[in-house]
Amino acid sequence: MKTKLRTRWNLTPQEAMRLQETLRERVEREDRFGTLQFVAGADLAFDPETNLAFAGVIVYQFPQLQEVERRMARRTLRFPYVPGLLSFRESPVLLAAFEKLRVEPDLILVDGHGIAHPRRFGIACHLGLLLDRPTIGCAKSILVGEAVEPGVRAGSTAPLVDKGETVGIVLRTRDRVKPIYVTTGHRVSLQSAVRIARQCLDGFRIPKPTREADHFVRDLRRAYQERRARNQI
DNA sequence: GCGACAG
DNA sequence: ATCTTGTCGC
Repeated sequence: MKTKLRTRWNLTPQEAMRLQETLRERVEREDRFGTLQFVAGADLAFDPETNLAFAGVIVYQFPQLQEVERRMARRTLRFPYVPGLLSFRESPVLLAAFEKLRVEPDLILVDGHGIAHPRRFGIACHLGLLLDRPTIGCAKSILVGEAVEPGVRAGSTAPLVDKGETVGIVLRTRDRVKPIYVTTGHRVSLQSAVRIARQCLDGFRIPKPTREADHFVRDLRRAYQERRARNQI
């Protein structure tokens, strides 16, 4: 698939923050997608020694969750990790992986937040705009807001509230296990985001698309570190 | 100023 | 994110 919105990435944190303030207005929080046939999950892993990052994206047939394609890309991270500016660190590599896809996903699950962000523009929102695709943010911890504790049973939900606004849903994906945080990225309502995230569960805490993408890039990183340790790279 | 802080 | 093995529990 192709990146629809081209922007420069060599920005300073200050410039990045300003860009977020501008792009946030283009985010669509209501449903705007048809039948979901292909759903993708994306994640990234990197080697702290070299700052080389591996991005992975896996496309699944929905709702069967059968894999149909996976692609990867590697690149040196140029932007530092700054809470609230994660997208400027990870998006370049992730986009490179997405651009290798032959199958166009109808919706993308992103490892990180959507509107549950200080400027309501997390990486899920940003990637949604860049790829012009519906996206959902699936984070493992909170960036902003206060989470109401959901019931201890799998499937329980509770709101994630920030400054009086419900910006996400806390979802207990397994009995008594730490919940995940589901948020609107782009063109997906919070209600639909939770429904879809649930449909992407297969018995584990993390939804399959994101979890498998995580395993994918983790293996790529390990293989790289192995070769490097053996002085062959 | 202090504490919090996705991955 | 990454550093890290086994181990207790469902």
